[in-house]
Parts: sequence; structure tokens; C-alpha cells
Amino acid sequence: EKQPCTLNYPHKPLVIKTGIYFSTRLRLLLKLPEVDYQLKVKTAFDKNVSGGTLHRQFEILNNNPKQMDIDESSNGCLAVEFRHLQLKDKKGSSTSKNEGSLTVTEDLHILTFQARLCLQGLSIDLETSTLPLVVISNIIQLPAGWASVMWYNLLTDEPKNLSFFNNPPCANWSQLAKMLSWQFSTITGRSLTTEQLEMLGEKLLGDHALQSESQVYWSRFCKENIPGKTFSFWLWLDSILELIKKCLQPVWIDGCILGFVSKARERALLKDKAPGTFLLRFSESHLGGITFTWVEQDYNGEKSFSSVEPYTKNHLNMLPFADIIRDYKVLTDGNVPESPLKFLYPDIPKDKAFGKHYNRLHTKAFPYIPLHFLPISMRQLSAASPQTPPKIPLFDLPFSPNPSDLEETFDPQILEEILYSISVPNS
Amino acid sequence: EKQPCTLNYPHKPLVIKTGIYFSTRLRLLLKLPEVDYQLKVKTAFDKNVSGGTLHRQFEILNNNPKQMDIDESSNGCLAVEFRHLQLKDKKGSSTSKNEGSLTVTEDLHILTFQARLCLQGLSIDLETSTLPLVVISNIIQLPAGWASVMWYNLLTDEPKNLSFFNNPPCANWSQLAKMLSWQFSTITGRSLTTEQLEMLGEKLLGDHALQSESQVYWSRFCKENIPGKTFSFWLWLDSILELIKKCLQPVWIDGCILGFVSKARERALLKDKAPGTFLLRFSESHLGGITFTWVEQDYNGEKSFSSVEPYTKNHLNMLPFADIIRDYKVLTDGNVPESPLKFLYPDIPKDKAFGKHYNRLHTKAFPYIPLHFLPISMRQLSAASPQTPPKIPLFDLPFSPNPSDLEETFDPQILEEILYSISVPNS
DNA sequence: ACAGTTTCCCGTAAATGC
DNA sequence: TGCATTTACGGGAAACTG
Repeated sequence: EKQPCTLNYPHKPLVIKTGIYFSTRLRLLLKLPEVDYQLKVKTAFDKNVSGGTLHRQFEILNNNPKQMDIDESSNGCLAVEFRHLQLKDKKGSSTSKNEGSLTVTEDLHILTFQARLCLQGLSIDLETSTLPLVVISNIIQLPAGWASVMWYNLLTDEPKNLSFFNNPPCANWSQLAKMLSWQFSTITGRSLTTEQLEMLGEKLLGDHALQSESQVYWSRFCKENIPGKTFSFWLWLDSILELIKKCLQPVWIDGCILGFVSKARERALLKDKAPGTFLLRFSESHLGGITFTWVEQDYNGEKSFSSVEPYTKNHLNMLPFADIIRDYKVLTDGNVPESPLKFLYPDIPKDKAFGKHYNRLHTKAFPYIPLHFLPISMRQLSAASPQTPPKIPLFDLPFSPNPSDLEETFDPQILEEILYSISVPNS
Repeated sequence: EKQPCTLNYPHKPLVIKTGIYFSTRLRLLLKLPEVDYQLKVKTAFDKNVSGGTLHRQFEILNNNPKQMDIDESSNGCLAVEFRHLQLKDKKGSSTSKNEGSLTVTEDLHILTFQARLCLQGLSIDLETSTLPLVVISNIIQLPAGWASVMWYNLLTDEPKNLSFFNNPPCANWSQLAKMLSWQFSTITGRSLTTEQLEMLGEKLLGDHALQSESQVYWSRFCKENIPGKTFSFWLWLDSILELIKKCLQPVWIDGCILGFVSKARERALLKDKAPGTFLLRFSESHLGGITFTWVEQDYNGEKSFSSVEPYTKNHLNMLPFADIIRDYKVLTDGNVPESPLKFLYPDIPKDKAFGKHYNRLHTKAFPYIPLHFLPISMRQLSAASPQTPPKIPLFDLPFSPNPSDLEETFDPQILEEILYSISVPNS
């Protein structure tokens, strides 16, 4: 009869932050005879919800009844748009946190629309409501709130089961995988491949147990931390969605980022590749990080693999990822800085893969010499770095604050001295 | 009789932002006989101010009368602290912007405190008020608002001349210089030297006219842009105060930053210094930037000076300034990267001056190779860089997107090819 | 003490007003 | 139309609160 629409965060509807304006549109699907009548609609929050299951209560600010109007864009239906609605904490209503371990982002609410239609003497009460929605107070709760909305809509058709998360059902892997891929598709513009989904499934369910019918618990998906980590599976995945959206979209859409590759698989892929072959993967240890792993060959002809510490959105805001790949150098003692990245897996020359995303260096600031940050890594002498035989440092270190730590913390002073020692011309 | 205290921004009192909580304390200086009485105080905003001069009107939220209490910390005076006061725009009161060119941050207001004391049958009305204060709506207005407060208190003793900025007096340079130095002292912990103040005075008044009695116009100080720039003198200076406070404080307090040096004086200072001598100065072309200028000597023995494009707080948040000085390299084509910074002016080895501020590189992220950003500049072949004779590029540039621009935009591809060409071992 | 949650408020961006 | 000013709100951090 009426059809509520999505509200607020563009890619994460049905999550509302307190104190932030939101809008919602309502259409009357019923066609009415053309007579002179008015149809005023008002909204109500958590109307007729039994107090027992309620954790928190909110009220709607700026909530004036509005009249439905004919909407051109949807073939002349009656419609109304509420704007500038705002949710506010109703104080003094902390109905004891009795429901045990339900979190704020599992606490479901309903926005209700009510109207009274007076037509030819008849008075008809109309009422409809949104799907259950989640109320958050800080943007950091948005991913968890959106996870609840997705889980609910994936696993039930009930219009308003507000106690859904008292006993949330499992999802089976095939439907969850579809949902994850769809998330990547809508948010980043590119969905996930079978291989990528397989890695995610193994991360969620363990290496051996992955089947279409495998059951994924809600808590495994979003509540418990990944073993050894400080974040849950979904929070991790969402951090990557955001990283792609904000910093990596063009490169991601091109398919240059394998991204979801376990370390074991990474080794298997790179094992037989030429030195300088690299692939890009998302960090599993930090939220929203991306790293590259490349193949090296030491002086004995033996291969090894190295990864750079993951880059995060802070880094990438300063230096776009494609430029990092272009410019990245490793300083091995006694050598000249060298780029270890030559071929994007399997064998695409890196400039062919990333060339169109390179930015030029700016030269705006004349008479200044342009400033640039070169993404580099410095490799210690004695760490387990099989391709370089240990050497004796060339110089003493005038400002090494704590010489006993040297093997763990490379002092750039070393770099400088070494560079001097190999610098011959013009000095 | 009563004594109002400062409110809100720690280093910029008497500026209040709408919608942000502020507090204020009031003490009764009069000692009263110990009898049983109560003294309730309430606040009012712009009470008894003639509407004509008012540009904007505000009201105080959460403004409940409060009772004065004995305050231990100030030898038993009666005192009261108002907390959680908030200023809100009074809508519909836009008393026509008739006063011509007065800006929001010149629009002065008063916070008034009122109390009625009933003592032995007498009823005494007490009233006092703050010094004029400025109301802002966004934090970007804070520096301009604080400039008004300073100018007012520097140049008048009137307690409440709200139309002060209809015709603001000039300051003479000697008193203004004292004020500027005091600002650096309170905000950054180090005041300005005579030389630094002289540079500022010349910037404000022109090179030749600087004397103690020179008059500085208010508009020159804070309203008009510096010729050729998009910001006023004070906004520029305040951006440097903030940069020091947030990113440079230890180095600044040590006196390593000359900072305020005109380009002419910079040349004069460096002229006779050894190659590798450098000094640090704040950017005059960009807000909140710092750069270094160093001496070079070309193959003919001729000296030249170069400056790097200024670093801003965004850069310095990512890479602390001392580390930039330690690591900074210039890549001249065909040469190995080299640090052009050796001696802090006049002749202090840079590690002696900055060593204690160096940070160690982190190695937390094992098994990853630590990531680092090396602050570098790349020098083109053909630009006006007298110390290097032009050379023919060693290689073609496979991915130079627009070869005709090459002389203006250095393509890092060049760097890479060159590095390969001089790389001999292990490859 | 502490973790989950909310509040506070800067700083950027967009909207608004004049 | 352009500039001055305000509003909006993400995001980091502090404050709150059971």
C-alpha cells in the first residue's frame, strides 16, 4: 500500500546516526479517484513497540506532519518526502540492558508513517513502516550497523522482527558470498572473483570446511574478533571496501589488485615467476591496508619473497598508490636504490598495468625545488634477508642513539654514509 | 568589584564559537560579613546594548542562575563558575549590515553578570561584564577574532567600546612588536628575536619605513591581503604559530629555526658560508609552511642557493621535520642521491643541531619490510640549475605521458632508468 | 578498572545569504 | 555572480556510564 524508501548513508541505508539529518520518501501505491482531499502523513519512531525488548529510545526532531503531493517523477503517484528529520536520544529511558549481550548495532528500530484519509465520509487510517533500522551515535558504528541490516535482510522476510538478534540465524556460505560480492560491486564498482571469495570463505570458516552449505554464525561474521586480531571479519572487510572506495578505485576496477590472497597461496602463485614479479594484497593484520609482495633472487639463484609494510589511507592520501608502485625503491646496503617491482602478476610490465594511473610530479611551486616523498624501504644488514650476504658496516654511526638495537632498527645515517662512499662524480 | 575571567580557547580567550560549550568564572572581590545570605548570579548576552551598532544577536543556552560559593583556592572569596554555556544565533534578527565593511570578527559583544544581594534589609544590585568578545561560527574565524581582541586590548582601556572597529586606531610598531613576540612566547614557548621582529616589521610596513613610532593600520594588520597573496599579515603569522605549536615546537624552542628571514637577507647570510650550509625559514607564499635554503657550489666553484617547496602540517604529521632534515636528498641526474644539508647556519653540523629530535625508524611490522617515505627532490636537466651542466638523457622514457612537457615536469621514469644505469652489483 | 557507547568539537566541504 | 558567513558532518579523541 505504501512503500518506504531508504534513508541516509548512500551505500549503507537503514542506519541512522543521532543528531544527523536524514530524509525519507513515501509513496502511496493505491491510486485514488480525483477528488479534493488531503492526506497528511506523520512519522513516529518505535511506535507500538513493546518496551521489554527495547534497549534505547529515541525521538524524532523537526517532525511536522506533511501533506502528500502528486509526484511527477513516479507517474503521478501521491508522495511525500520528509527532510531534516533528526533522531535524538530520549534521556532517562535506559530500559535496563537486560537482553544480555545485544550491542547497540543489533538493537533494531522502526520508523512508522501514519495517515488518515477522509474520503466520501469514510475515514481510513493508513499506516506503514520501514524495515528495521539501526541507530548509531558515532560514525565508527556504521559498519557494524550495516552488517546487522544486511544480515537481517539476507535471512528473514519478516517485516519487523525487532528481536531478530536475540537469536540470529546462520547464513550459508553461498548466500553470504553473493552478498559480499554484491557489496564490492555496489561500493567499489567491481565484484569479487571466485578465487577472492574462496579466500574470504576460508578466512571465515577455516581452510578445510568450505562448502556452499557451510553455516556462518552471525557472531563469527561480525561480533567475535578474528583469532589473534582486534577486529571482526566484517569490520576488516569493510575497512577494505572503504580503502578501495577512497584511495584505490581506478586500480581496483582495472583488476590490478588480486587483494584477497592467503600467504600460502601468494607463495604458490609467485613461486615460479621471474624476479621482480609482484602482486597486491590487502593486509590481514591491519584494518584498511594494502601491501605488495615481490619475488627476489639472491646471488645463489635462490628465490625469496618480500612484502612492504601495508599502506593505509593516510599514506595513500599523501602519495597515490600507483605512484608508490612506480617509485618504490629498496635500499640494500652498498647498492644504489632499486625498484623491486617489475611485473604485475602474472607477467604484465608494471608500467603497462599502472601507467595510466600515474600522476605527474607537480612543479607548481617555482622558485622552489619541488618536494616529493619517495616510498622506500631500507634493508638491514643482518636480518633474515637471504639474498644479501652480511657485510661489515662501512662507517661508524655518529648519531645512533642506542647502538645495541642496530640490528632491528636501521639507522638512516648508514644510508647516508654509504651513499657518500659510492658517490664519485661532481662532489 | 567583580572580576570576570577568560573564556574558551586556551590561547585565544574572548573568542567564542556558537554551539560550543564555554565556561566562565566570576569572583566577588568585596568581602562580606559572615551572615546567612545567598547571592544568585545570572548571565546575559549583549544586555543594554543599543540595537543600532549590533550586527548579529545571540542568546545564551543552558543559562540558569547560579549561586555564589566560597572558593577555597582564592582565599575564601565568593565565586561562581558557569559551565556548559552555549551561544546560539538569534534568528530573524539580522539588523541590517549597515555599518559598512565591519566583518563578523570585528563585531564586539559583551557577556554581563547580574546579581541581587539582599543584606540586612538592603537590596543591592550588582552588575559587571566581560571585556568585549568576538563570536564566531567556524573555527577558521578564530585567528581573525583573536586579532580583534588583541587589537582592542592593545589600544584602548575602555571597558566596553563595542563600536571600536568602526574607527580602529593605529598601533605603533614598538607596541605591536611586543605583542607579536608575546604571542610567540605564550603559544610556542619562545619569543621573537630583534632580527625576526625586524623582518616582520618590514613585511608590514615596507623595507625602509620601519621605526618604533611607525603606525600600523588595523586593516594592514588583519584585513587587507599582503600584496600578491591571498591572506593578511596576521592570518599568515597565526598559521605559523599553529605550525610551530603542532609540528615544530622542540626544534623551534631550541632556536634552530631562524624562521623570519627575507629572501634578500637569506642570501646575505648564506653568501659566504660553506656549501651545505642551510637555514630554515617560514614560507611567505603559503600559509603554515616551512622550507630550508642551502648553499651549493657548482663545478666552477660558483655558489648558488636552493630552497625546497615548503612543508606544511600535513607533510609534517606524516614525517617529523627533524627526520626530513636528516633524510632529505636531492637526485641530480646521473648522480647518487645526496643530502644537500650539512651545516645549520652559521656552521653547526646538522646532526649536532637536530640529532636529539630524530626519531628512529619503526620496525614494528615484522614480517613486513618497514615502509618509509624519503623526502627528496628531483632536479631536472635543463632547468636553471647552474651547478650541473646539461646532459643528454640516458634513455627514452617509455611512459612519459606528454613528452613535450618534459622540461617542466620531471618524470620519475628518468630517475629509475638512471638508477639502473649506475647499478652494477647483484643484478 | 574497563569496554562499550556517547559526546565533544575541529576542520573540511557544502550550503546559504547578501 | 562572487564573497562572507554559516551549516553539515566525518573522524579522532575525550568523557561518560554502567
